[in-house]
This record gives sequence, structure tokens and C-alpha cells, in this order.
Amino acid sequence: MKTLLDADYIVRDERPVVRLFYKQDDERVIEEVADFEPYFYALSSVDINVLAEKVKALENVTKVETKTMTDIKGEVEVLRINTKIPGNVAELRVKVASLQECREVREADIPFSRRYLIDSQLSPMENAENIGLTIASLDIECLSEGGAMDADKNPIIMVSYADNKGLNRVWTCKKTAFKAEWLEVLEGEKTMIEKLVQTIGERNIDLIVSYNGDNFDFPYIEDRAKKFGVKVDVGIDGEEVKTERRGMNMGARVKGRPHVDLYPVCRQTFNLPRYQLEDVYLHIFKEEKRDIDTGKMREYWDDEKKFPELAEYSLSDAVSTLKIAERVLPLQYELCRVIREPIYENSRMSSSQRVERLLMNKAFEKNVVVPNRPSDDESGERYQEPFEGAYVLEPLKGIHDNIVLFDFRSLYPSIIISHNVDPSTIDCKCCKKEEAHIAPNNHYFCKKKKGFIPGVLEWLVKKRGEMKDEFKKEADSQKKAILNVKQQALKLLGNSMYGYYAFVRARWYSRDCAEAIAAWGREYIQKTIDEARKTGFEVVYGDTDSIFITKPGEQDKKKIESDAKEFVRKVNEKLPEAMELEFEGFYPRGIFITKKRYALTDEKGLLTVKGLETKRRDWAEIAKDTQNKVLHAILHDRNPEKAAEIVKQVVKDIKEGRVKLKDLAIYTQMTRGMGEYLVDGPHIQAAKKAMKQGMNFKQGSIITYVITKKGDSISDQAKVIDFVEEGDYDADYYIGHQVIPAVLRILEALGYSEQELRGLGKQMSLEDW
DNA sequence: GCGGACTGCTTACCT
DNA sequence: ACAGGTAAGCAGTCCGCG
Repeated sequence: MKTLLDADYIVRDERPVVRLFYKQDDERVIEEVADFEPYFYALSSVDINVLAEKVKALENVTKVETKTMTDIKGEVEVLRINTKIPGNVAELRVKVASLQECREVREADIPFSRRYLIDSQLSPMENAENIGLTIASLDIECLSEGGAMDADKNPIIMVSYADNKGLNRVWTCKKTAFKAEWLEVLEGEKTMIEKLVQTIGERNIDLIVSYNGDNFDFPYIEDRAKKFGVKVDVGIDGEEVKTERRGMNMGARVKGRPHVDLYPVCRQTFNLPRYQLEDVYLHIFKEEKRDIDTGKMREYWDDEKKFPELAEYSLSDAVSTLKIAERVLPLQYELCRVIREPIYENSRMSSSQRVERLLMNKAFEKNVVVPNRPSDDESGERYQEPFEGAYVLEPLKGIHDNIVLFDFRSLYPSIIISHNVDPSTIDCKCCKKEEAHIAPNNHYFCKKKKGFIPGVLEWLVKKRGEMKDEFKKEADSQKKAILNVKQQALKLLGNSMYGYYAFVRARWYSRDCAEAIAAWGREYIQKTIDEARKTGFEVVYGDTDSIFITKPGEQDKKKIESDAKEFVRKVNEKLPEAMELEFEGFYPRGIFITKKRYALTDEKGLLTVKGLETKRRDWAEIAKDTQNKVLHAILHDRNPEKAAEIVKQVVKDIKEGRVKLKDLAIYTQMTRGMGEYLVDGPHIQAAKKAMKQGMNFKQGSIITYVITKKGDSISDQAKVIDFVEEGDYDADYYIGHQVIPAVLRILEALGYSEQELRGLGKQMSLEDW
């Protein structure tokens, strides 16, 4: 049994050698492939043989052959141009492209080891679960003075390590009397780094995980190691870890022993207000992780009594990182297998990159020549040409009883499949418009030849169906879990296809296709809404692919549900085969505030909230929690007086200074670089003040701030939480701008007028908001 | 000089 | 750095007001 963990290439005797890093049984092996040459394609503007002759005369060309492939507009003759080493491609493609006879160069920007994986059709991480990978997590602590981390000055004081074969270690250089079986006191920083490297090697680690290792632990270790002349040669063949630029961020790459930074993975996998290790751990395991105030690192380090706390915290970082890895890696493995990408790359890819990678694999299988990536100018132009998206029905605002929710199962993917939406089938020559799939946007799609992307989608849907069937049949819970992850991965890829068509940097971008899909979507939901109304339902709300209905005058819940199910059956009879309207659920009560903002209770009293403040990271916990309680009181307990009582108490707590800072914190992401803001909102002004005191924020950082007492405007009052004392908060702001607006929206929708609320306000002693 | 109306910028959500 | 549709807050400006 073997599993492919990593791939790269080296140049030996002026020939490229692809290296495949496997774990085979219990051994680590490197397979070398020496007979694979880099190549790319050229399309000709004249007779392909004329171009071929010209190309043959160019330097470093080893082989030229003509081939028929499928392009967007149909079959094309292409020239496959082989060259000696990958390093030649950049120069050669320019020479070829500048030949008069050359129309276009294709597939010249695919990295060589990726090219090999596409052509060999090898899947990384096959058998990963069965082979028993040895996974290690690592984490460092360093002694920083006042916020800023500077690898030049501040030493590493602790390295913690945990692996899934039972070894837990904290290596430190403090001469301490504290003893623990996992604590090992070493001479100094240099020895600690050496110990880490040595342990990874000795324990034959297959996969290294970290939390923010790309941007912190590895670059830091590298810098410190350099100081001591130590090599961080943790790679399988003794290569050192290399931090490389990957778009806007860094990636710490370890050859053959993939390093997965769980921070980007978690940011993509979960939707949370913040993504510190503690937050993610709490979210997944519903359990607080040990934490310390890292601002007081010096104290923990110097004080012998406090030191054990630091050591335990450090160990818990490594241990919880490993636990998180075990939770999130299965989906990563699965994505690796489907898109045939090694895990180092896959774990740092965006969903559009994954879709594109899958399409490139399928293109190879189906003899399709891959379109080029657009230039910056081209994607800029595409960006200037937006199109109409989904339909959203204005909700009937207020409370509704006995709501039935329907939605179209995978609306966009099913439209793409049903109507064969593809850049190669749009307005085809082989069908008359009337005989084709006519889209609501003045285009039509071929009915004779299946498009490339609908074909790939169909494959994803079919595979997913198989996984779901096997899931149902499987009894073993571990195997069930794997099957479930498999279907999840396929679903993720399928659901990204529409967005990919509309993504301006996509190779297979097609505004016309995206627009047609959205237009069809609008047509299906609008027709369904009309049909529901004709059938005697009231349509309370609908968004894109979902419809909320009630049946006025009908009290019998069973009757409502059965009528609704009958309606679904009727609609489905008329829909294309791949499309389906699904009965999603029955809700005894719901409140609709505006488009995209509503709340429902199911029969067990479980609350579903969408879009309201409760769901937003940029509202304080005190406001979100109060809104949530008010919703529960109204929807489930049906008791507005209770709601009023809750608000009254919270307002009192705020006024009397009893609220903790963590409940007042507002989280807001910095979505661009500091210099790019035209208007500095509260989070930016708070961040700027904090940066003067040594803190660091960059694009993507989530800023945690509180509105304090002092200042001329809200932004002026905003301060990063680390610099705020307990009790220093603007009570009027939290009452008037947080709690009251959040609950008022609910009470207003209940039918209270503004005046009544002010009256109620007096009762509730809210008179001064 | 003040407050309400309005606009533009910004964010995070929904599907 | 997958899409468009949407609500909403804050900062700043405009406008009316003897």
C-alpha cells in the first residue's frame, strides 16, 4: 500500500527529474521519473505544418508534433512543443508566440510537477486513512517585549510538539524545578531547534501541522536557526524548510513531509468571528482550551511559580493543533484525491483554484486544450461588465405561523446540467435556436453535443450519488465518516462551478453562461412563486432558490404539510429531470424583518437565525445575546413581556458598568491594506492607534475593539481591546447603538409602533435612549 | 450653529 | 482573489432655519 504525499522536480545532468514522495507500507520512498519532458501547445494562424517547421528551428526544442484537440469553438490543430528543462519554457513560449504564424500559445504556464501529475493521472493522498500517517504538530513561544515580535531580538523560549503516535513534548531552556514527564529542559535555544529537527526525523513524521506556521513559527524558527548556524533540515531528503511567497501570504514548504498550516484551512472551513487557536478549538470541541495572557510572557517566564502554567499552555497549543488537524484533514485528503493536488498546495488553495485544477485534469482526459488565464487588463475589463444575479422576493414583514420551506436542490448545478450550459455549446452552429435550450438572456445552448463543464458536473453529481448510496449501506461508523467527507468534497466542487464561470480570473470564464444560469434561476423561482399563489398559498419570502409559504385560514398543521408536499410533487412533474424542488421543513413560527434577515423556530424550539445582528461578527456579544433571547421569548415562548424584561435588565447592567469587555468587543476584518482606505471607520482608527503602540495588522487581520468613554466620534472612541481597562466603555453607545437597535428591529416587526416602543421604553426605564 | 436628510464607503451577511 | 443581492453603520456634506 502506498500514498503520494508530495511531488517536485530537480534538474540532473540538464534533464528534469520528477520526484514523487511516497509513504509505502512503513517506509518513505522517493520515486524518480526521468523520461518526462516539459511541453506546451501552440495554435497556428496558417497551415500548422508551416508553424511546425519554424518552431523546430528554435533553440531547446526537442520534439514537435501536431495533434487534434477540442477547443471552445470546436476542433483545432495544435502543435505540441517539447523542450529540455522546465526553465526553458518561459523563454521559448515568448519566442513561439512572437512567430507570425502563431495564433496563440497554450498550457505554457503550468508548473512542471503539476504538469506531471495531470498527465500521469496520479492522485495524492490515496489510502491516506488506511496507511496510518504519522502526524506531528509543533508550536513555539518566544519572549517578546511589549507586543511586537522581532526574531532579531526575541529568543524562542519553548518549543512544543505532539504527534499522533503518543509523544508529547515541551522543550525549554529555563532552569526550572518544575517537573513533568513531557517537559525536557535543554541547554539553550540552539539545542531546542536541533531537538525538534531530530525528533521529526527520528519519528519518521509524514505530515507536519501548525497553526499559523506559514507566517509565524517557521519563519521565526528559520531566522533564529540562522543566527546559530543550525539547519532546519526537516525535509525527507534532508532539505531545509523554505518559506515561499504564495500570492499575498507566505507558505512554509517542507519537501516530502508536507507542512499543513491549519489557520488558512480553518478560515476556509469555518465561519467564525475570530480564528485564534482558542476560538477554533472552542467551536469544534465545545470546550475551552487552556489560555494565558501572552502579553505577560516575561512574567510567566521569570516567575518560577507561574512557569508551569506557561509550559502547560504551550503543550496544549501543540496538542489542540493536532486535535484540530484530525478533524479538518479528512476533507483536505479527499479534495487532494479528487483534484489530484498534493496537500501542501491544496490546503492553501481557494475554491476557484480547486475547480480550475479539476477542470484541467478533466481537460487532459478529454483531449480538451486548456484556455489561458486572462491578463490583468482582460480581467479588469471583465470586472467592468457585471450581470444580473438572483431574485429576492420582498418579505411580508412580521410574524407568521406554520411556515413551510422549500428549496431547489443544487439549483445552479442542476441548471448547468439540464440546459447544457457551457462556453462551447452557447449559440452553437449545429442547432437551430428553437430546437435548442433557450435561455432567458437571448442565448441558447446546444442539444446535440454535451459541453465540457456540464460533463464534469455530471461526473461530480454521479460520483456524489454513489458515495451517498454507499454511505446508506455502510454499517461501520468510521467508513461512514469517510464516505460522508467524500460526498462533501464533491458537493463543494459542484457548488463552485457557477461562481467559477463568473470569476473574472478564471480560464473558463463565461459571462454569458453565468448570466444564463442566473436568469434561468430567476425564472424557476418566480414561476414557482406564481404557482404557489395560484394554489392558495401565501408566499412570505423567497431568495434565489428558496421559498417560504403559509396557508392563510388553515390551522391544521398536518393538512398544511400535506398540501405543501402535494404542491412540491406537482411542481416537480414539470421540472427537467436533473432539477428538483425539495420540501425542506415545517416551522411553527417565524419572523421576517427584511430581505436576507429573518428567524424561525422549529417544533423543538430550535432557533434558526439568518442575517440578523446575532449572526454578525461586527456586533458586540451583549447586543447579539440580547437579540437572541428576545427572539426566543417571542417566537418560542410567545411572551413579549419576557422580552421586555430581558432588555430592561441588560440596559441596567450596561448603565451600571457591570458588562465585561469581552461582551462589548466588536470584531471587524481589515479587508485591504492600511493605505488603501478612503474613509477610516472605527476598526481602522482603533488599529492605527494600536499600531503606534507596537501591534501589527495587515490585510485580512480581524481587529477586536471596544467603544471607550473618551473621544469626539465613535471612531475616535474605538480602541483595540488589549489597551482598554475593564469598565472603560461608553454605556450610551452600547445601549443606543448596539442593544436597542438590535432588539427594536424585532419588536418593530412584531407590530409595535415607534411611539408604543417609546412608551414601553419608559416602562422599561430606557427613557434616555 | 444645529439637526435631519442624504450620500458614499465599508462590512458581513444570504443564497 | 467564486458570484450578485442586500441591510446597515459611520463619516461627511448639504440644507433649512428670519
